[in-house]
Amino acid sequence: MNQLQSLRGMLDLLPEQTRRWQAVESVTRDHFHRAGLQEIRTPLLELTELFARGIGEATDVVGKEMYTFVDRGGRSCTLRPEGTASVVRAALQNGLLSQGPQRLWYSGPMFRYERPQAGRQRQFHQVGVEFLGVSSPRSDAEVIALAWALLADLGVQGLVLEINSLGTVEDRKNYRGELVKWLEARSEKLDDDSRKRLYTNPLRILDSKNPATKALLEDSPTLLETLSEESKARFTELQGDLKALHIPFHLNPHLVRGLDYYCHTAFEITSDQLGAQATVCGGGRYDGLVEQLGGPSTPAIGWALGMERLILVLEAAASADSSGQAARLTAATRPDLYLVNRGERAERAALVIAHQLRAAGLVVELDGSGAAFAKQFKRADRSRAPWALVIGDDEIEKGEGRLKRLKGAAPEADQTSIDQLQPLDDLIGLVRLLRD
RNA sequence: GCGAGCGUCGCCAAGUGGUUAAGGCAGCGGCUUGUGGUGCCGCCAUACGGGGGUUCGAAUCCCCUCGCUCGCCCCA
Repeated sequence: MNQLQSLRGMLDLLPEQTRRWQAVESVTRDHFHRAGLQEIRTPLLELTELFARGIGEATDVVGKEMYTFVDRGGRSCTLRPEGTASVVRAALQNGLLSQGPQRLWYSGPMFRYERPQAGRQRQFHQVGVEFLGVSSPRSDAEVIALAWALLADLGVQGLVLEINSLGTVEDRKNYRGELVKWLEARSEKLDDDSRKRLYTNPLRILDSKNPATKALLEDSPTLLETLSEESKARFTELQGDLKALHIPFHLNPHLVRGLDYYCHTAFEITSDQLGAQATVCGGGRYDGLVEQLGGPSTPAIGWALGMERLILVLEAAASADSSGQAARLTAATRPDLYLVNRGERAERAALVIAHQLRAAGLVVELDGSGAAFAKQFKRADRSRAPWALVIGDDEIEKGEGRLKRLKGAAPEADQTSIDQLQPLDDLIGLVRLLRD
């Protein structure tokens, strides 16, 4: 077949899907609004250097997953693989930081050249929160609470919050040395991947999925033990805040973040509904990033949430509980009225009536097929509208449409007998009737 | 980048070497129903992701390629 296709890992969102996305987006927007966050929109395309410096040259994201090309002006450009670096760049470029702390959110597509699998696409979508210029552990708790409450608002079930502290750069350097020493002594027990990472990115070995390595790491020195007193105190403070907020969390000393800019608080919200890519939301503190991008030393914390994964858990929640919040959010909308019409004069009249009823605020689906009534009724039932207004030439003759109950109104009952005439020049009466 | 599984009509799906590739849904055309939503008839893949090969003969076997799915890696 020579049919043109979308690029690998780049998905179309069909109307049925888009509906769910819109529901999530509107809850999200409302939620952030109530928390006093402001939306920021940045370009999809940035100078490659922004991500190289922001995320870290050595990370896999920068090293092998970016969509990078040279533009006509000879600049190296990259489709953003995440949102934080862009937000920080925009804040710096526009002088936002000199206007006090910034509480920002964003959403939109991100691009990573990876092998697609469950919950992972090459073009994927994130919604994220970034607090710039706030250093108190209180803000860590607030940011986490924001994510937690949003997910709760969406009716998503069975989520687990895991937290860890990565400490300061200093703390991590100390720990890294200790961990490498400990692992070197046991390198014959490590899997191949982990052995390779021993010198490139030893901290990542901590969240290896290899069962043998996992078992080995049970007894390894942990980052938490190595933390400075100050870092420890900070982390304890955060835990107290979370308890005060009644947000349940698990301490996971093996939780590390993939991007270089994180320090102190790191957290992930995972779902057991997702297969291998279980993280719905991940984030942490990144006090060094603003400075690294050429700005003043500025503390910051944020998270990003994967839309595709969120939709997946939302759908799982909706099918598990058909009357819950998630199901309500993902439910198909139904028209108030389906207009069945056939015959030249009837079709014109139906067009006009549909137009008028819509102006009056009703959701009206107009059958434009001109097909046999039997076919139109089938479609009318499928639309799940509770009512059909039937207009044929007879009805035009009498000036009365026939209003019929559809299966969408009450599927179990036999609706074929309910049938009433409705004057076509009394649309107000019709609207009032349908509004009940 | 590595590994495994899979690719038959818009969707679901039968068919594992042998004449014209089931069926359902959707779509289109028509008949019918004396409570217009029922019922029925017809049309809808010279074609089995693409290309090569084996064979008298392939959707069915082999090779390559593309795509999808899941896992590793990585990450949201």
